[in-house]
Amino acid sequence: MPELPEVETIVRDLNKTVLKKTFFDVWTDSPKTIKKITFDRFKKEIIGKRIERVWRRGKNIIFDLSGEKYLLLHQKLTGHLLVGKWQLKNGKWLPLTQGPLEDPINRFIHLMFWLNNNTMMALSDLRKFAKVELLNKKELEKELEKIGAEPLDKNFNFEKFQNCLKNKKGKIKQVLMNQEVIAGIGNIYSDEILWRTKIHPFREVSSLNKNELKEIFLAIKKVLTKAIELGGESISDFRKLSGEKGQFDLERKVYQREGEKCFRCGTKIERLKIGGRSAHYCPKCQKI
DNA sequence: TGCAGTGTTGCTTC
DNA sequence: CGAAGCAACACTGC
Repeated sequence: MPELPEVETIVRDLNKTVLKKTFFDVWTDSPKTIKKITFDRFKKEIIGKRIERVWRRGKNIIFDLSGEKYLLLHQKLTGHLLVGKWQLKNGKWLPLTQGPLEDPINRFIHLMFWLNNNTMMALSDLRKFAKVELLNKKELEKELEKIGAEPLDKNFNFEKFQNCLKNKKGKIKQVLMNQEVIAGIGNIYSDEILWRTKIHPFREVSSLNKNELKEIFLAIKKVLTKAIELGGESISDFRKLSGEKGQFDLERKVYQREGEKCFRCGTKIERLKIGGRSAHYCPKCQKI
């Protein structure tokens, strides 16, 4: 499931592969993926538009297009973008034999864009939860206005973090995953951040002292930065644009390690349900 | 075979 | 108003 580091990895790769390219065809077998307008209208509008910029806000990917239009993509649980090369052979567009479009997971490709320079961009999405929208500037701003702070923004310092959590009720794990508080953290990285700080996922935010908040703030920066360096996680079906897996497994300490030994103290990692999700933690290191 | 588990977001319900 | 539950969808593992 793509969280901030996975989305950032994808955006950096998109800037190397599709920037300044123009859409000239689009195909789907799942028209409901395109929200708000019909697929036919979407197709008519996007053909001929050029990608001027690719960036990220929380877990959303935004393509700034020519003509003041914006392509907004949220990958949700199982969506991921892939970019490969294609060619015209015997009157048919075919992917070149090498590359991400050959991966077996890509039987889940439901949306495909053809761009110039032999480039093909595909959305693979097992559960079809991903969202794609074509918006004008006002609509885009409205979609993004409720999203919380960007944790890796240079201006996001400890004071700002404290303000984000001020007067927040609830358990620290749930608050960290709340996109309206801080953007981009999901189930994997909230577990990893809290293990590093030795704080129990069920701790009430209001009970955390300044030192503990500082630990969490530093762990957010550290874990997310490290995960981006490693190209994202690799235990779900996440793939980089090239179809490769990320390398975050080298750093993964608790997520989906139930019953395995804590790397710090050897105690078996436990799993608890919280709001319908799993929290993985060390019952000895992370006291409530 | 069938059913729980997987997790993001947004809507519904209490 | 806020929290909790569930639906959107489809596959995997027990």
